[in-house]
Amino acid sequence: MDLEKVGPGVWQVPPTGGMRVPARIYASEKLLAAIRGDQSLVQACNVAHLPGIVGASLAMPDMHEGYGFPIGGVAAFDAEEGIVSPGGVGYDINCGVRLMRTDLLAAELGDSMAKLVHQIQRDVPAGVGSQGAIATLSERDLDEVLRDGAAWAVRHGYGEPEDLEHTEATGCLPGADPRALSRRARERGAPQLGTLGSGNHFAEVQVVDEVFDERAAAAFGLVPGSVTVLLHSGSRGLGYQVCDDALAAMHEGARRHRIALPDPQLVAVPISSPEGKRYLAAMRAAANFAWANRQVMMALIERAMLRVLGGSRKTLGFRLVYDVAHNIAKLEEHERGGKRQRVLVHRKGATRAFPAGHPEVPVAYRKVGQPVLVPGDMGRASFVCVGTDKAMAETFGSAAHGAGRMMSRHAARRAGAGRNIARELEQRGVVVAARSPKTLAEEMPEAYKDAAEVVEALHESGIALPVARLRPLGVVKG
DNA sequence: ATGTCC
Repeated sequence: MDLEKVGPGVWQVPPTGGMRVPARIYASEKLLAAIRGDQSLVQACNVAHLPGIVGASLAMPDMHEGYGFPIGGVAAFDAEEGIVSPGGVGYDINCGVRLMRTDLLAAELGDSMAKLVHQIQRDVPAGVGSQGAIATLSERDLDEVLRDGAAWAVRHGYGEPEDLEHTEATGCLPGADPRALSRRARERGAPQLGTLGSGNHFAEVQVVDEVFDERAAAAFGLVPGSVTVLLHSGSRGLGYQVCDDALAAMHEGARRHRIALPDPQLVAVPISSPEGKRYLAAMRAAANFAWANRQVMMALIERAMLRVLGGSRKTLGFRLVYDVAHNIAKLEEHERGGKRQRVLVHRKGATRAFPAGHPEVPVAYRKVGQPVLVPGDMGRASFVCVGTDKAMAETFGSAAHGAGRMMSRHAARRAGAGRNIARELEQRGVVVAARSPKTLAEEMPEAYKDAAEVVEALHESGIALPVARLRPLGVVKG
């Protein structure tokens, strides 16, 4: 692949063949070496073929192979002329992370970490098919969750109204239509609100290990030595079903609209087509379900912490720092060549990273910028970064979403055979509670790149800047 | 990611 360096930490494949724009990769040389051997670079070039793509087909330092579009991919399509593609969002619609801070010091936890992890495991159902965190939603409540997102959870006693201000899009995408969902998607979602799921999803108790940007860390409420909780989950079976339904429905639409697809997994239709409108209405509803899901789990985790550690809500100081979507398509306005342009930004395994001063950044963070949450693996650190003007100018206000896989799930399972991953992690000072040893092997640290390298690559290119490092103490997995 | 093959 013809890859030329176009800036610090930025690489480009010039358009060839049917590519309408270049593919641009944000990565260090070391991380570029890690993606050789998978199809993600070819996939980034494939995305550049799609009608209405604006600027470039972008990929973040944690990129790896995904369904059609690379994970770690960002692609913006003109709101009038462009397409929408379920593969550009991913199967887990609004998979995302939510970071909570506390007034608790890790040094004060003593030997209660194991108890805390097991209490969270009891209160937040985890694993494939997990359900029953709260009562199965009635048809009417499900409609309200799909329409109102995190606000539904707050209305029903899960968290506080100010949590919404600290959630991307205030935890609700407008234009969601519950009627755009299949019966099957609804049935899968109704019993699953407040559940973690499986795979790379987790609830992790951490300590603020080091602060790199004191001003931003102070604004985010992150104090060195204090306890944080990071939650990673999505829209569960409901979002999966929305994606599956849309992929099946779009193949015929793509043919009818004569959209040339270098890979059938890129199936896409015009944003304004009936199939496009229906997917967007359903995708937004699934995104709202995911925000309600994380909002409910946050409240369940706070209750678990109070139960194990005692004290009051006031002394615990458990508050939402921020919640970002990792898999989503959003209509946004961006400046290009001095002109404002409305685009549908697909972020698949990528986070929004808006700069200081942007009206969508919460008032409390407006002077420093949007928190960008970069989860690491179970054994190594996660990072909090902050969005920049450079991201706004170059990547439609986007940055990396995590460490990025290094091994396939299958390869990781093979590498973990006969090993006790939980014990290995305990020897590194991390208490792990996992439902399935298979998932634990798939998720072991060596299956991932080091998030520190991803953050260093973000720093080098300047699309997000490091604020704090969070070290894992206890993890609940599916 | 996913009632991991309706």
